[in-house]
Amino acid sequence: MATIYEVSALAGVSLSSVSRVLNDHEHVSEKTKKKVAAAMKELGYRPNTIARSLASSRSNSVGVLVSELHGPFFGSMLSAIELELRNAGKHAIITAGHSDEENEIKGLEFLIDRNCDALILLVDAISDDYLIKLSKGKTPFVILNRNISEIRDNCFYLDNELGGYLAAKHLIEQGHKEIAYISGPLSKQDSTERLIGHKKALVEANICFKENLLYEGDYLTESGREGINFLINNKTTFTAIACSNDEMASGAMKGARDHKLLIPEQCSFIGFDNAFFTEYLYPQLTTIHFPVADMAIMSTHWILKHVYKQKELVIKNMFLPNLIERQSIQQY
Amino acid sequence: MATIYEVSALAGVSLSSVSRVLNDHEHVSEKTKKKVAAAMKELGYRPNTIARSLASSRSNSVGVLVSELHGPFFGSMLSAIELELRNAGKHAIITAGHSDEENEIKGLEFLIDRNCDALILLVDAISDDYLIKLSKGKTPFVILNRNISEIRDNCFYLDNELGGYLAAKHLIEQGHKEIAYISGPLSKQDSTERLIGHKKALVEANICFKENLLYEGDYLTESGREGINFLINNKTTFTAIACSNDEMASGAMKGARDHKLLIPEQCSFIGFDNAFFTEYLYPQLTTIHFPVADMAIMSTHWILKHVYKQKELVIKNMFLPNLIERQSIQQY
DNA sequence: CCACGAACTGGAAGCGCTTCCATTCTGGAT
DNA sequence: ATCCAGAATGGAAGCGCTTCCAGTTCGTGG
Repeated sequence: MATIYEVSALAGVSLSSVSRVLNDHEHVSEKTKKKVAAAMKELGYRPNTIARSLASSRSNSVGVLVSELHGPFFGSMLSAIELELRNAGKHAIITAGHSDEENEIKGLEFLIDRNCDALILLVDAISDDYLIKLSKGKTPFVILNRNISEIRDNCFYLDNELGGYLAAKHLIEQGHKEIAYISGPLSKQDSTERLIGHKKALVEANICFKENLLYEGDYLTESGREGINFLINNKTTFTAIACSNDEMASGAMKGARDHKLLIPEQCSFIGFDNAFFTEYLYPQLTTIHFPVADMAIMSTHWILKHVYKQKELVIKNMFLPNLIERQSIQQY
Repeated sequence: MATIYEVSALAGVSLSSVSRVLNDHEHVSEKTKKKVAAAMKELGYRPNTIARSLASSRSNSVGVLVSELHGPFFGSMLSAIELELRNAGKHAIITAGHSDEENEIKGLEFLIDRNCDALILLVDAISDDYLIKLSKGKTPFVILNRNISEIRDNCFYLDNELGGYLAAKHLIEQGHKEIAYISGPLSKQDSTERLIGHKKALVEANICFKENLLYEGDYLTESGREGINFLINNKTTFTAIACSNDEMASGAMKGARDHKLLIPEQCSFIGFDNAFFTEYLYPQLTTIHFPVADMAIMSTHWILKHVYKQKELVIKNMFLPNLIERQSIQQY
């Protein structure tokens, strides 16, 4: 691989000049620009990212740390971020934290140690305090799916409570009164907020929330199935199940069918997230749309604005869910 | 951030010694090891990855280039790779090529320029020749989902032809004779191989393959729908549709329903890949299982073995598909 | 025609580490 | 006590680039 040194020799200029044209500095004459460009081309020169990064402590890349690399939610998020950065001439370095504190911290350090100019974090095991402390550090970052008031401006999140509320309200409007709820892990902020919204809608309609209609899952399909089994085995009665994400809803629907329940006649379902596959379930799943991609793009814009100094980017931190009506709900 | 220099000063040893304990070299006394470790701890020292990488041209990380970051296929692949590397104490640097030659090459150079010790490539726009030339270069790599005979040992792939064959054969065994086929882009090796297998099964059963029962899609759900619309609008008759991936199958199923067709009574479906959501479709989709994760893990093993010199890893390059019977096929 | 500030260029230090080489230190054999 | 191979250590160069500073060139106004 050719180095800047060989380029400078071939072009007959100094190292500094080559570096200057490489970095598009001002105060370089057209003549040397041309000479250098020609030399670079002739040698097939490609700058050594690592060396640049070491010398300048910049890297033109932003680190992305997500819980998992699979699943529709993370998938669309990663895609959106990568594309937005790519369009801005920046790179994404992606890694996973697996919702485990040690791994998340390792991931974080990996990215920081790689001189990322900024970070996009979707972490749930790392504590608020740790993140607040991190915000005093050198590497700027944004947080997705989480709202920490001390660093509010760096947080991008959905109004989860509203989402939970909308889902329950819709079921109630369709005449449902006995509504079960399959939740994500209640240790996670989004899960609890969605449940709060759910309860709020019940209260407004004078429906009492029954603890035995609540099942705490883990956001994975299988736990949706476990949830409905739990509900049925406990001999509870319900006409509808609200799920705090689409995976669990699809698992629960499958479980319902195993129990010979007709959907939606005997049991209605509403999901959350509006993952791509909800449209392909049968019946198509009514759900709450989470504008994941929008949120991901917005967080990227924050970085483009604050770190890479792009102008004219308007930032908003909270996103609003909305109801997507399909065919998984029976009307009474 | 503390540097190796400060550590050496505090420990009262030389830079070289610190470096040696950092890299676990032989010929370091227990005493200095202890002193250095203590100093590192006291200073909260974290080695600067970039500097190490520049000085040693190694990075303990492998670059992963995939077509897209979303979708069940890539999702499970990335997850499997990342986990396997993590367990080996290595890192993954992930980026996307978007099935576009220019982007793929940029992605490739990005990873190489970051001093990745090796690469895992899932690319479809880059030519065989380019890859063969690349294999003469300094950075070792493996290729997924593609079989290039000149660099056969670096390729990991499914026996796609067998997969296509198994799918068609199963349909035929269930009594189907008029079988439509919704294919992926025929510019891609996997698509064409699957189609070849499909045709082979037809030939074996003395069924003539009809060109007007073939639709070339793009592996995305929407094109499955377009496929069935095309077939129906052309007034072709068929009792089953074989699809070359699950997304298109689910799209086609939805399209079938829009046309008021009963599944599987009036139209049977078989997919390919066995993506997680096929189990949650209704009726559950019969499909061909592609052991993506196994393949991803195996490719990672190749790297662990050849680049990081781990012993006792057995490598195989070709993976076999198998039939997953569910409920989307009518028996005659 | 000279002076002077701005534009341009080159030299050299240094980013934090690895690694080669030379030097010093061991301890076991004599 | 002496010798010597091998272990342990330190010094210094260098990975490829950026960036500061100083020096040179240029164009313009007086």
